[in-house]
Amino acid sequence: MTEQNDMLDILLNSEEKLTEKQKRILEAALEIFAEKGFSATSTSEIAKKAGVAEGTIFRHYKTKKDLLLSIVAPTMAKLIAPFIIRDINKVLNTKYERYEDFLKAMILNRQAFLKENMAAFRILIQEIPFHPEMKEQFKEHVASKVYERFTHLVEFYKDKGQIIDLPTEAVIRFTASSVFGFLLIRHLFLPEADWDDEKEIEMTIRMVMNGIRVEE
Amino acid sequence: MTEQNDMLDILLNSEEKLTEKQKRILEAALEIFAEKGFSATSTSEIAKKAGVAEGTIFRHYKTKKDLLLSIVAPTMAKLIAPFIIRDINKVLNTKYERYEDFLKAMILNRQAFLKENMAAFRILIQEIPFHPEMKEQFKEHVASKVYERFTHLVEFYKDKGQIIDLPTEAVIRFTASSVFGFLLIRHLFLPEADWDDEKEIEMTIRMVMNGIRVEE
Amino acid sequence: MTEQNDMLDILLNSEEKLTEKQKRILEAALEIFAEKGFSATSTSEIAKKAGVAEGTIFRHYKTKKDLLLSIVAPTMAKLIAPFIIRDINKVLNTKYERYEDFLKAMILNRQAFLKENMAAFRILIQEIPFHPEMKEQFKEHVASKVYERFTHLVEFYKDKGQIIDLPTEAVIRFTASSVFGFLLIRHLFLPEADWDDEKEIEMTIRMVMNGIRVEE
Amino acid sequence: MTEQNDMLDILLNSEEKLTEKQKRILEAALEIFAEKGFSATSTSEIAKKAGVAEGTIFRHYKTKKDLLLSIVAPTMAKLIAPFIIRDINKVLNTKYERYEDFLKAMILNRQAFLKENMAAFRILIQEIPFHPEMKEQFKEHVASKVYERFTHLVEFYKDKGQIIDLPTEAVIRFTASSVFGFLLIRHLFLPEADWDDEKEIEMTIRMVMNGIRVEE
DNA sequence: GATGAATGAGACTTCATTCAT
DNA sequence: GATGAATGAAGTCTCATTCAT
Repeated sequence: MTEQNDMLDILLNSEEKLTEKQKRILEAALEIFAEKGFSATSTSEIAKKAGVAEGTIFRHYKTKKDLLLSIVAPTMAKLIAPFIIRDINKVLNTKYERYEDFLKAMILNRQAFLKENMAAFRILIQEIPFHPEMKEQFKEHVASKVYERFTHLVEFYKDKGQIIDLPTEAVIRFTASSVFGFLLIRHLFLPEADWDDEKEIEMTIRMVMNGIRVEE
Repeated sequence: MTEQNDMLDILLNSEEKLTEKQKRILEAALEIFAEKGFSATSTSEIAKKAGVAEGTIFRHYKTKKDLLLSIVAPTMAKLIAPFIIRDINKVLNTKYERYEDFLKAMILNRQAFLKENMAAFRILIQEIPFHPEMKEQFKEHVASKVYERFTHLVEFYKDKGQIIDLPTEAVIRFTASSVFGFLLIRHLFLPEADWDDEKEIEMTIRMVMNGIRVEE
Repeated sequence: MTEQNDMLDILLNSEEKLTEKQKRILEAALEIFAEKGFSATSTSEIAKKAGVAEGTIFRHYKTKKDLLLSIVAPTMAKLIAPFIIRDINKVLNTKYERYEDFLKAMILNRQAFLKENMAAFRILIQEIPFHPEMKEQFKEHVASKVYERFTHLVEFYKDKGQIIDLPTEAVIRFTASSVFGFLLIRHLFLPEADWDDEKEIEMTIRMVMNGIRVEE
Repeated sequence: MTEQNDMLDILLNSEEKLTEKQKRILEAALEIFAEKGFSATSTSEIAKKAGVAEGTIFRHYKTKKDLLLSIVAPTMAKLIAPFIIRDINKVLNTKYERYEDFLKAMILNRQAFLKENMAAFRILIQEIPFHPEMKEQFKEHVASKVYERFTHLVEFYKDKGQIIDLPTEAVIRFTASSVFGFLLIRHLFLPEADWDDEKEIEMTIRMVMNGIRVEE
């Protein structure tokens, strides 16, 4: 519960009580980090884009890395927010009659998130490999949490006879790959293509469900 | 054909005529780039790890970026090598009776590649977003080439009545997501877990095939 | 007389009319300057230790150097206070029958001073070499004043036949070295050793007097 | 013996194998540190005075503090060199018939040293209070070594009936204060005065010896 | 071919000081 | 009177690259 509160704290406290200049710094950093990467971005560049003195950055963020974390931590928190929050009233765990209904709801929800937070999300996945503490935090607070939740879900639908009797991990991996594959191609690699989201999502879900439906 | 020859040139010429020191430099760079990222790596660090003088690096590679490219370009080439080479004798296009046989062969082949070239592959996907020419090259020489090939393949098996009648792109995306999803989780995210590759690959293919088999 | 009044002014006005915060700032500065040196101390550090805002320091002291002077100037004044004050009623010049009685009184008096003002004294001697105006002030108001007084004294006791007929400067230097030598070792270098002040002072005076007593 | 070798190593290795530029850097640093103090000196100032690029300083000295140490450590070593070296052939411990002969030899020797190394010596005593490791090294390698040697000497001359029966520490302190007092005033505080060294030293020794000669 | 000293631009960060609140 | 956000100059240090040896 404490860990979840950590994340919730971050969620609720971020983006509040921020000076005007602080917001401008965050925004500028977000944009340039996403474009050039953390290491290749200089604080003077950020300052210029934010329209503040370079010293101002360091009044609010002790180090450049601090600035990175203040972008990445809330993003991690938001990334798993729906999973945590729903945990609170466990009933909703199984709100959906069918696995595919759950899938669709989740895709739509996370797609909305990605649309709004693409830059921060890119920074997150770009930088995680190079910062062991971030990696650790991600594993501990994000991945494991989401994985655990999916395990419950998949087993719930297995019991209902909706899902094939393959190892839960394999089912999750398969589902997640298909969903993330779609989302990343859609929003990260080819965002400017002309997408019919409704249809694409439907097809994706259909193939996934075919893939894991109980075979006769 | 010229482009393919470009790639083939790279393939055949790389790792030849390299002095002992040059090899040590490449190896050191490969390791540190993968660990810390290109921008966060200093040439002096590379020199130290390679056991050469700082100046020696610049005798062989005009700039630090050049060094990166001399790692990344051959990796791109090798990445698509099987697709290019097989193009040469077009007959083999359809060497495999069933789509799943093709899938299995491809997974095994690319898995072998990844095992041997993990570090270079990581560098490639980490740095592509930050270097427009690399991105361009990747799209032009790698992605489009592979995509084109897959298009032929999927349509070939569609004609044989093995694959569902959904848009080819969707089928490719779905297949690729599932395959890459497995490979990345297996080799990038959880390489030290205890994997039964044989079984995992079989399950992955089974779900993919279920997902796209012609429904009755 | 004016110069002396300057010093007296400083003496009497210091530590008065100081707000609570001002006192805390002085105290904090005193402590950190003594520990790390003037240049290596930052105003923000002082502010933090004093528990005031950074700006508050500059409300009371125009510059950081001003803050230093407001510590050092009173210390200089107190350092020579006994010499100046006694000047006022010249009779006391020769209050003591014997040179050694004078020496003993002086040692005890200045030792008491040092005990109470060690930090400020350290700052004074550490910073004097780097601030020409301070050096000037010290020479003019402190050193020359004390030297002049000692000259009178030594010559007085010479006339009484108590002191050897060597150049007065040499006698003063010798006396002062022995006395300061003791005081500095006692309070600056080895303050935590277990000292029998009574006995040490007696021995010091005995050796000094042997050194300069009229030889038979 | 090891510690002495440490110091000897420093002695013998310093000032050798130094680049032309490195020498200029050391010289410039020496001068400015002595004039303004370590903390108040900027590396850019040193670079300018030395006529090198600022980066060049950091090729030879990892940090600014390193540069300080490379000045201070050899100075400490040279400061006690005569005491260490003489230790090697212990016979010479008592080369001099009378304590005053020893004193005179020592004063002349150390005066020559001070004349040549005034700047470095000033830096040493100015910075020691602010750098715990330097303080530690000074206590361990310099002070204790010299003190130990003086103890032997004073007791040797006590046994010969030349020195008064007061605690050895007090005798040493008294002697050292008088000698250092003279040397510091002569070379540090009033170097430009017109000194008759021969005579001043003679007087100093005379007073010291009077002070500690066996009383009849 | 190899070295490593030298460079100077620029990186991150600190700092004394100002000023609107 | 007090605050602390803001500043920009300056500080220390790193870096890719060059070049004489």
